[in-house]
Amino acid sequence: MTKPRVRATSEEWDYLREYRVGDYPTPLLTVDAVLFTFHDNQLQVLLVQRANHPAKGQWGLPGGFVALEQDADLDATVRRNLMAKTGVEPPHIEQLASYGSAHRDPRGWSVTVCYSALIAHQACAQQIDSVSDVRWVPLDEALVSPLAFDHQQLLVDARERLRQKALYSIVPAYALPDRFTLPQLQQLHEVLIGKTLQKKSFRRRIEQAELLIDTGEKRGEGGRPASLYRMRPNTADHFFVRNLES
Amino acid sequence: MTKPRVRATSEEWDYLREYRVGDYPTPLLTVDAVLFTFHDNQLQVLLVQRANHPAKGQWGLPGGFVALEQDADLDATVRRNLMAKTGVEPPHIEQLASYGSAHRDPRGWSVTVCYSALIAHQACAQQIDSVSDVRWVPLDEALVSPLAFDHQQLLVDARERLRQKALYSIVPAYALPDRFTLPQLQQLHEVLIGKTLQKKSFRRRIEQAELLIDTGEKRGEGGRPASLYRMRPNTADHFFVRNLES
DNA sequence: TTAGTTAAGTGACATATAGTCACTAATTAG
DNA sequence: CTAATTAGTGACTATATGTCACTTAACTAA
Repeated sequence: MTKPRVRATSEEWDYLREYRVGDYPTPLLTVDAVLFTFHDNQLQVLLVQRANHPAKGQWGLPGGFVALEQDADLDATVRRNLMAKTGVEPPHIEQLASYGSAHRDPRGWSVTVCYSALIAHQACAQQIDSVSDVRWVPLDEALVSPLAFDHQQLLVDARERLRQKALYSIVPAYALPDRFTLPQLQQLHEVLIGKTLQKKSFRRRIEQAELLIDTGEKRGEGGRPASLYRMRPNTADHFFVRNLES
Repeated sequence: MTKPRVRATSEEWDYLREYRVGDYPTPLLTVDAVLFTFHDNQLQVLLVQRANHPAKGQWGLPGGFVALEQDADLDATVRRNLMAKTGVEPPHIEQLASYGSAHRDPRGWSVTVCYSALIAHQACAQQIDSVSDVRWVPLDEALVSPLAFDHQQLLVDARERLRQKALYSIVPAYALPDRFTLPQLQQLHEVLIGKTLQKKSFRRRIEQAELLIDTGEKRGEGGRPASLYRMRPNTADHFFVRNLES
C-alpha cells in the first residue's frame, strides 16, 4: 500500500530499510472538520460526543486519525470521517488550516488539519437524528459551549472564513438544498455577514456571474413564488464579485 | 515541557499513563516554507540542498521536523527552520496549506504543513551567499527544476496564493526592503499578476487604503526621484480593495 | 369577484470605484 | 539650456454597486 512515489536509489533503499514512519519522533496527527448547514434560518454545525479518552464524553468536531493502510491522502481521511458520522459525502469540502502545539492535546505535541465542509440539512437529517452522539448545534450556541481540545478556536476560524466567502462567492450555497431560491441564499449570506443586504445588488451580482441555473421551477410560501436555482456544475471558482483580472 | 493545557481527570491520567505521543501509528510530519523575495525584477524563492536521505543532494524547500522539546507550536517550527537558513526572521509568514498522502515521501505516509513567507533580498543576502547549500532561485527557474518530494506542487500553490494577494492587498510589499517606492511595488505586482497595471489606478487604491506611510525621503535613478514609503505598523489586514462590508 | 396582504423581482437614477491617457514635475546627461 | 527619463496628477469615461419606489404573482378572506 505504501508505494514510494519517486523511485529510490539503492543507497536510499539501504536508508529506508532502517528508517520508516514510526521511527521518527513526530507529533500526533488528527484531521477534524467543521461541517456547516443552514436550517431554521440558523447556521448550524455538526458536533460529536467523544467516545474515548482524552476528553471522553465531551462534545467536539467530527474527525480522527489517518488510517495509514486505507486513506490515500488527507482529503480521503476527512471524507471517511464525515461519511462515518453523516452517511453521505458533503458536496463541498476545503482545507482550512492546521493547528499544532505542544499543549493542545494532553497526550503531547499534536497537530490537527482542519477542514471546512458544507451540506444541506436534509441530506443527512435522518441518519443524524437516529443516533445520540452526533447532532446539529446552532453555531452561536456551539461557540459558547465547552468543546474538546481547541475545537472552539477551529469553529471561530471556520466561521470567519465562511463569512469572508459570503462577501464575494456563492460557496455558502452548498449549505442549502440542491435547489434553492435567491431569497434563501440571500438570507444565508445575511446571517453570515451579520447585516442585511440590498436585494437588487445581491441578485445582480449573482446573475452577472452566471454561477446559477434557473431550473424554471417555482416555490412560494405566502407571496409571489420564487424561482428555484441550482449550482452550475463544473464551476471551479464561485466568485461573484469582479476581481481585478477581468 | 509538555504540559497539558486542560487539567486531566484521574481517569484520564490512567489513560495517559498508557497512551502517549509515539504510541499511535501517525504519519511523519514536517513543516516546509516557500520564502519569496523580489530582486533584479524577478520573484525568487529560497531553495536548500538536502544533506540527508531521502532525496539527498536534491534541492528543495527549507523545512524540517518539529522539535518536540523546543517548539511551542507550528509557527515556532517554521520560524526556527527559516532562521537556521537565513539568520533572520522574515517580516511576514502565513500558513498556506497542508499536504498529506501515503506516497509523497518514500518513508511512508507523511504530511507537510506548508508556509509562505516574504523577506527583503538584502536582509539575508550575505548569510546566504556565504554557504553553498542555500540559494535564491528565480521562481520561473525553480518551477521547472526537479525538486525533492512534492515541493514543486507547493511552489505552484504558494505562487498562486501570492498572485491572488497581489490582486487585493499589499502583502507582497514584504518581499521588498523596509522602504520602497510605489513604482517598485507596482513592478512586483505586475510580475505577480502577469500583466501591466495602470499607474493611476494602482496608486489611487493604495493611497485610499492608507496602508503606507510616506517617509518624505526620495530615491531616483535616472528620472524624477520617487517617494519612499514604508508599511504602516499594526495593520491587521493589508487589503487595498474595497470589500462589500464597508 | 374583488380587495387586501405578502413576498419576489425590476426600473431607473445616484454614488463610488476603476480605466485611460495626456499632461506636468523633478531629476540626470551632455 | 535642452533632451531624455521616470514620477506623479487632472480630468474625463466606463463600469459596478447602493437605493428605493414600483410592478408582478401568488394567497386569503369577505
